[in-house]
Amino acid sequence: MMQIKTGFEQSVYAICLLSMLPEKAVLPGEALSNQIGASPTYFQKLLRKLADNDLIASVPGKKGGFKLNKKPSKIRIYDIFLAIEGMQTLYFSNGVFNHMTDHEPCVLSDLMGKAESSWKDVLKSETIESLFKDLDKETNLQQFVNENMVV
Amino acid sequence: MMQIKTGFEQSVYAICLLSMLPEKAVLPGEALSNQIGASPTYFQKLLRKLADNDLIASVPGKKGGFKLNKKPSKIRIYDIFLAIEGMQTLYFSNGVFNHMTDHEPCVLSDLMGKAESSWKDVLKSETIESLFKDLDKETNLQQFVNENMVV
DNA sequence: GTACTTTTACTCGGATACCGTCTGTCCGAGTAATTATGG
DNA sequence: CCATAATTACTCGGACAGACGGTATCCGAGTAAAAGTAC
Repeated sequence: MMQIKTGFEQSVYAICLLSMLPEKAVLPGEALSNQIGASPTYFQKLLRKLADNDLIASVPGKKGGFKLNKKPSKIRIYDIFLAIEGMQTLYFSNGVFNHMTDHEPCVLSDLMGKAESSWKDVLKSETIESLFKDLDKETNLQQFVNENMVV
Repeated sequence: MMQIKTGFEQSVYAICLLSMLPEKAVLPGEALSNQIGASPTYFQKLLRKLADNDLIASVPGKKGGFKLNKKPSKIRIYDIFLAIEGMQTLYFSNGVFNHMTDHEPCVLSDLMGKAESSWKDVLKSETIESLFKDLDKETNLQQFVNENMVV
């Protein structure tokens, strides 16, 4: 369907929750996936992608879990997209034009590249902090974090 | 892989070829798919999508085929994208946020919507004419069109 | 030569199959805090 | 009380199954031009 994975939205949400954690505290992956309504084992794989990209830190062992690895102001929505969706572009030329015309580079690829850059610029313009600064932290979200955080 | 279909690039290419047709002439679908290197029967389904969106006109019967239904200056790249990929957005919220916060509308959906608008604006800014105006029409492309067009 | 029929070469639309990706599930291994145990 | 072992609750990572969309293929139906046929 040519659509962004739901895992992206879930990841943004998870990082939003993690941004409400006090220093040194973590949230177990299962608590996160339960809250978000995703399959626990699968969502942990998404969390690992976020960890591999240094957006969050994982703590193994008992009392383990996940926490932010950067300040919310340093985590752009684009970074989350990149971690989940990967680095490949929305449009990838299959060389249909090159196969006919020796015209390099392809004018369509240029246009699609410009469009994609414009798209990414918007995602780079907002961070977790700027996006959720007006989210009332005193709601059940904060309550959930307080009840499920460890140490 | 969250990528635009190859059918999109092929469709742009097909319309580019059709724009080289003289008035009243048509190109059979099989000639187009052969030139583009796509599966003939499947590519005809793409051509039908373009026809359903009034970008091209189809002529049934012997000596039938396809031709443009609008002037190349009136066919935006965005129109082709819409015809092939459909109207749904790149990002569709699964309501993960709404499920927790009564915060409507979702701030993430807003951001993604802005990004998508920006992306689409670029695709709306170019037409088949503007995109291919510097394409040398005297190449083997024009030759192919001349050899395969009907009536 | 004209009227009619047949053939031909297209488009149209449905049914189906293949394949890769996303999602979901299971299982074993590693890690660290807690608890239990033995002196 | 202290050192060590066992348990517990997490993360890590691979293997695998199901669902779905994009691509590909096949077939029959509709359409219109061309070719053939009858008078």
